[in-house]
Amino acid sequence: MQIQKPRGTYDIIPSEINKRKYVEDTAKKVFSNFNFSEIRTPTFENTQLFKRGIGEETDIVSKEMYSFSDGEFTLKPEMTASVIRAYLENSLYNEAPLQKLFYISNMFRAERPQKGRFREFSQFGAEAIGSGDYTIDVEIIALADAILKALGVTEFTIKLNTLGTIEERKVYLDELRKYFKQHEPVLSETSKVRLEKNPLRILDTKNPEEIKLLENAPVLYDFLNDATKTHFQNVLSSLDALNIKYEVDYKLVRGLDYYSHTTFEFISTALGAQSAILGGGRYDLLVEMLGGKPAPAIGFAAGIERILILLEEKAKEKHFTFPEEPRLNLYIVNAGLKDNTKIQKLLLSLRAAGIKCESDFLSRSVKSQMKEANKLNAEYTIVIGESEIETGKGKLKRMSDGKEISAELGRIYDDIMLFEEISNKQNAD
RNA sequence: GCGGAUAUAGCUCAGCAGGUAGAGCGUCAGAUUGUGGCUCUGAAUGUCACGGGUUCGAGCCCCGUUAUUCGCCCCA
Repeated sequence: MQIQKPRGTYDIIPSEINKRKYVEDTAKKVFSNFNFSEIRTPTFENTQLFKRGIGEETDIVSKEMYSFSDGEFTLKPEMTASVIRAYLENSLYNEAPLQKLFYISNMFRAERPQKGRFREFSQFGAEAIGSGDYTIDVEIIALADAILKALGVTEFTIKLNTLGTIEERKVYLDELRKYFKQHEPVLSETSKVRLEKNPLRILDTKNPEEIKLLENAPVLYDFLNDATKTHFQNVLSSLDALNIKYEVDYKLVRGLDYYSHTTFEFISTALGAQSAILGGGRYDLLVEMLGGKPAPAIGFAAGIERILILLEEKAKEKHFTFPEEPRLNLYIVNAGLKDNTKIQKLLLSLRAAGIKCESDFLSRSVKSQMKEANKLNAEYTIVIGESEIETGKGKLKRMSDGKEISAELGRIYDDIMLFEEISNKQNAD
C-alpha cells in the first residue's frame, strides 16, 4: 500500500492552484483597500495560549486540538488568540491606538471531516484591536461583505446578534438556568452539561424538542442595558445606511468563549451541513485575558474551502469562471540539436526579460514538441535546428492563427513585440 | 467519539447466475522529408482498496481492516 495523506487533509495540485490563488489574491486586495495590514504567526503555539484564549470548555480546546511534546505545544486551531498574542508580544498597541490586521493561514482541528470541513483547513480573517466604537464593528462587517462580493460569492445571509457584556449576561444566564432547570428532563445529555458550564450554547441546539423549549425561554436582549442596545442599534442602522442586508437572530451564539456584544455569521444557502462560511464578533475581554492592558477588539474568520465549494458549484453552472494562470509566451522547439545549450541560453535571456518560455527536455520529435506547445497554450513557437543556429535566423510562429515572421535569434523579444505591432496595425486598418 | 453510503486504469464510470476485466476522456506514438489545433490508426497503465473466509473457481457472496464520503456533535 502506498502512503496516503492524513485524514482530513488535501493536496492542491497544479491544475487547481489557480482557484485558491484567486481567493487569496482577491481577499488580499480588498484587505489592502480597507487598509488592513497582514500579520503572520507561527504554525504552533504554547497550548496554554489556546486554553486561555479560546476557553477550556469549548469543543475546540476540549477535544479538537493537535498537541504534541507532551501537550506543551499545539497546532493553531484558529488565529485570533495568536494574533492577540503577537499584538501584545510585539507591543503593537504602542505603534498606533487602532491596529487593523488581517491573515490568511491554515489551521488544524482534529474533527471528523465532512463536506466543507477538514483537519487542516484555511481561513482568511481580520482583527481590529483598540476600538470599542460601533463604527469599527460596521467596518469589519462591511469588509467581510466586500470580500465575499469581490470573490463573486453572493448567495449568503448575514446573521447578527449581540451578546452584551459579561455582567449583563450573568443576570440573563441565571434566568436561563432557572428556566431550563424546570424542563431538565427534556434536555439532551450534552445540553445538561452545558446547563452547568455554558447555558448560552443550549440556544444553539438543533434538537426539535429543545427548540420548542426555546420559544418561551428568556431572551438575552431583554436583559441588556441601554448602552449595549444603543451600540447594537447603531451597528444595525449603519448597515442599513450602507445597504448591507442582514437578519437579527437573537439565538445566534458562537462556539468560542471570548465573544461579547456584536456577533455575526455569514450563512450560505448552498453548502449542506457546514453552512457558515464566515463568522466573527467582538471580543472586548480577550486582550486582558491574555495578559495585556485591556483593549476592545473585533474580528472575523472565513473558511476558504467552503468559499471554494461555493465558487466551484457556480463555475460548474457556468455562472462563474476562475482566472487562469498566465499563458506561456513562447515555446522553443528543438529540431534535433544535440547540444541544447544555445537554446537554454536563449531561454535564460528571454526569461530574464520577463518572457514565460519553455523548450523540450525529452528529446522528442518536432511534431511532439509542437503538440506540447499547443497543449501549453503557448502564444508563439520557434523551431531551432542546425540551420537556424548557423544563420542566426528562424521563423517565429503565432499559434492563434499560424502566421509566421522571420526573426533573429538574438532579438526574439523584439520580434515578438514587432509581431504584435504589425498585426495590431493590420487589425486597425 | 457515534451513525449511513461507497471503494474497478490518471479522471468519469460499466461489468456478472460467481469463470482471473472493459468504454469514454486523458496520456504517449504514428498518418513521407523539421511545425500544433480537427480527423484517423495504434500503444501503455489495473496485485478490480487491503487481509481473511466460502467455493473447483470471487472484482462480484461473507467477515475484518483501512480509506473516502455524507450526516450527528461543533465550527470557518
